[in-house]
Amino acid sequence: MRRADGSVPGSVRRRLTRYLTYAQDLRSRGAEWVSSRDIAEGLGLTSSTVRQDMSFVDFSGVSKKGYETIGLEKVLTSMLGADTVWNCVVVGAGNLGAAIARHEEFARRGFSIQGIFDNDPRKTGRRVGALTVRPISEMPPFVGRHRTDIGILAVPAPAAQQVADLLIASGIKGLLNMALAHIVAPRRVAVMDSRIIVSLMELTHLIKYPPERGAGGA
Amino acid sequence: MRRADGSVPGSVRRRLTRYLTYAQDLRSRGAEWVSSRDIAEGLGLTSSTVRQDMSFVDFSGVSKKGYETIGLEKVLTSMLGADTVWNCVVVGAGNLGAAIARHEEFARRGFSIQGIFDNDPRKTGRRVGALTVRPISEMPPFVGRHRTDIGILAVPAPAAQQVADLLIASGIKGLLNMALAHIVAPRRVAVMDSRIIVSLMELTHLIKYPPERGAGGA
DNA sequence: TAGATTGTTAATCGATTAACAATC
DNA sequence: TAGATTGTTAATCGATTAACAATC
Repeated sequence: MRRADGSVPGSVRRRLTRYLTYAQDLRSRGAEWVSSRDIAEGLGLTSSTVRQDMSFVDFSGVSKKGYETIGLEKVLTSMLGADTVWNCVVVGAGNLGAAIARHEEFARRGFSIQGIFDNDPRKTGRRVGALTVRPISEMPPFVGRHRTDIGILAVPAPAAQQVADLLIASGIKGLLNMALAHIVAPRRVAVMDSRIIVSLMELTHLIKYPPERGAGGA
Repeated sequence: MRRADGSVPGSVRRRLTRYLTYAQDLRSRGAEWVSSRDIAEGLGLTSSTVRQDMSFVDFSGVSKKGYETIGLEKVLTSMLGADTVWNCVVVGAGNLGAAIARHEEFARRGFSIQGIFDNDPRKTGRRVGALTVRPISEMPPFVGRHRTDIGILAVPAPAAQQVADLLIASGIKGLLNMALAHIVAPRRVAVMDSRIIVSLMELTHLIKYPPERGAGGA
């Protein structure tokens, strides 16, 4: 059931990104068509879920053939905003922040890292890839001037909310939170958590207590 | 409703990690007690959800006071395996893999990075933090010898399944998948996805189509 | 045509929230 | 005691799966 405003339930959103990478992969390997059953088997879902999810997407399959991979890739790319360049800044020039700033994959995927900021005077002035680490005090005007869309929080947990507030006040549209802290933001600012340590803790729990066959896993 | 085998629904597992970091944070700031209402407000949940989740945890609150932060931290630490050292290897010595191998936070949290592997001859032999990058061919005996629990996949997507198969055959217990690929593994091997690019894509979708007030967000 | 696959409706299942007796 | 908070049961809500008519 497609919604008028294009929003989708969170459960569906999480799968749309997987459908996109799957479609890209298929197309790069020359497949022209893919059925809901193929997708389901490839990603560990049921074909019902796939078809139900597709009802949120403005794209129709063809009976007996399935979905055309080119079209599927195109519509999901647009829906997820992967056809746009998103201006990003990284806050925190530690191991993780620096790795993101240096990683070419982000630019390739449309996430342009415009600047990297840190308050540690031993880090400011250093070069990280093509960028120079600047003090956080320079961040608010920078974000305003460069029309930055996304702030990537790679700072220690105790600093995270403070930095988030600064980014929000500077007009950021979304935050990727890599810090081990819960970020509070007004509703107009999207927040997405992405934390390797948390994933590792979930993984160790999963190793210690494997889910009964069937029950909702990863 | 606590289960006999200690397993919990995935939805609850994801929140347990948050309760743990919240309890650690509270305790480090000197709080002795916390109520389900406090936790709910701190993490953006309802107190009902918190109490329901706590019924999966072998720990009781005290009426009129709430939960003792020390005890809560202790039981969640044990439940999530955060009181154990987990032996890890990183496969892929690119930006992300190297950042993980260098990051002290992992060791501090009980994730001991024992080795880092890569097939690129320009990378093997290089030092990354305290480790030396070894060729992937050395990985299987290494994993056997060091009783490695967890493999962290930081390789390009096309190589991910192949590397995963190698780790699985070597007796790994869990995989943290940072590659843009779906990993197929036998049921005895736990797999957890953790991908920054995917989180960014979900974030841009969230920016483009903000959920209606209420509906399931992050 | 026969068969495969979509799109959608209905049924099931699970997760969240509300409500409230029990407790300290 | 009165009031606050837990633990749990019941109600609601949402997500997944099953089923099947429509289609090519």
